[in-house]
Amino acid sequence: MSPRTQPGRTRERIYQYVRKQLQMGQPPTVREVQHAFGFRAVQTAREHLERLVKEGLLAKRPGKARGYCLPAGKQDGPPPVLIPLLGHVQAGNLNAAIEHPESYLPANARSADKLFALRVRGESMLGAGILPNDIVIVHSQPTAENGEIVVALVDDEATVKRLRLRRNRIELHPENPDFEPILPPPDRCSILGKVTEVRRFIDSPAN
Amino acid sequence: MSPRTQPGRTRERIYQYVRKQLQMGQPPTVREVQHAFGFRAVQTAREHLERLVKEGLLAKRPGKARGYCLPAGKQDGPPPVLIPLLGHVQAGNLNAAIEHPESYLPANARSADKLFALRVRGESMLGAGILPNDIVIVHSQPTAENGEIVVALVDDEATVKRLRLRRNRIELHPENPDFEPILPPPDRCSILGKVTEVRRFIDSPAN
DNA sequence: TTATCTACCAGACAAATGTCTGGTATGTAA
DNA sequence: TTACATACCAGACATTTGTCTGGTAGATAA
Repeated sequence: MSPRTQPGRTRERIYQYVRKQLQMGQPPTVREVQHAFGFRAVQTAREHLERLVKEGLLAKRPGKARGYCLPAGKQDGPPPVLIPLLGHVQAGNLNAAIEHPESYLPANARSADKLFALRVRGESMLGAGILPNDIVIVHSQPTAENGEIVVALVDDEATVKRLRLRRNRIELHPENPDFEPILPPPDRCSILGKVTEVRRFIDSPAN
Repeated sequence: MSPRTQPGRTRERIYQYVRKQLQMGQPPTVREVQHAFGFRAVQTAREHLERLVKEGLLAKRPGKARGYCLPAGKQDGPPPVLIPLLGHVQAGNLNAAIEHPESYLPANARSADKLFALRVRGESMLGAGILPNDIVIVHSQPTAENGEIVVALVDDEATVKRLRLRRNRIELHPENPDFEPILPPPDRCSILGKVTEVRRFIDSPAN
């Protein structure tokens, strides 16, 4: 007989394991739970799972392979999607850049279809807490609300700015007093999308 | 014999169906695909799935129930890991907080074992571009280098600050002139880890 | 002491599931 | 015409997977 843990301890860890697997889109079999926790009997794993169902933490489709799931309404959301981090964006080659990204960023989102990521260059958005080399995740859309931070294409150059909607044109405002707003003619500017997330990887310190 | 569709048409719809099921954490069996598309033979569904695998749009674990899945991220790296976002951290309950996370954040990392995430409260790190409600991803370690941004536990309270190492003590410096450095006695302060990433979710604009 | 509960093991069996083999039917190219 | 490719059907079989039955062992309460 294997060593035992205190009541409920292993079951809690099994709950987290199942939850994590479910979020990755890979619901486990009872035997996979068995092996993940080193039990020698399938029934051990099953009993923990059944207790979790009884406690309302898990639900299940009886008799179905990989049938344990989260109760309806307790979804952590869909598994991560991979958002393409684009190297360089110019007018006309957004789709090509999406298909040849520099790398991918995982994110919790329903779909990556309308999402892409860019590196921020320059310090025009310092006041909004967006630093050079930060990565912005962008939801592709041709318009945005007044005040939203957008990625716009101006004269072939992508830029991150705060959108200001005026009566007959748009303005792209920096968040840094050292920079001037951009007031592009409409035929020379298009909105690529709205910034929905900012990410920064922190390396070694400057001291 | 049932009516036929033009080549590739049904397969495209099957691809979208499988993808959607996978994103919901419910990978389908071959027979579920069969029934979803009204085929009378399992093999019809299977052949479409196998063609999708051959085209690289799907991957699969052979012989496993519900084994069709999306290809591993179209990149060479490992699949994303899920980093626990902790709700509240106090001395002594870090492990408990990790086991009851508020949610998970996907990230490209070898392992999530030594990673956790916290929400930033307050404005003491504004100057470093870290705003209130930002999320910091932390690599668990008891020490860090001079100048690194760390999460430390001071008198039961977790705080994000820049570490300054002095001869016989550590200092926790804000990046905002409105705040004073923290000079804790060593027995009342411990380093939980080093900040490796900052994330910010941007909601509706303030106008 | 017995009774009960929890955490584990072992084995067997039924059903779900993946897989294979053999086939029809249609369209296109040689 | 034949050959080939694609989209479908039908049936059988092997394996995976869920489930059940019977058990040990430890802790606690009556």
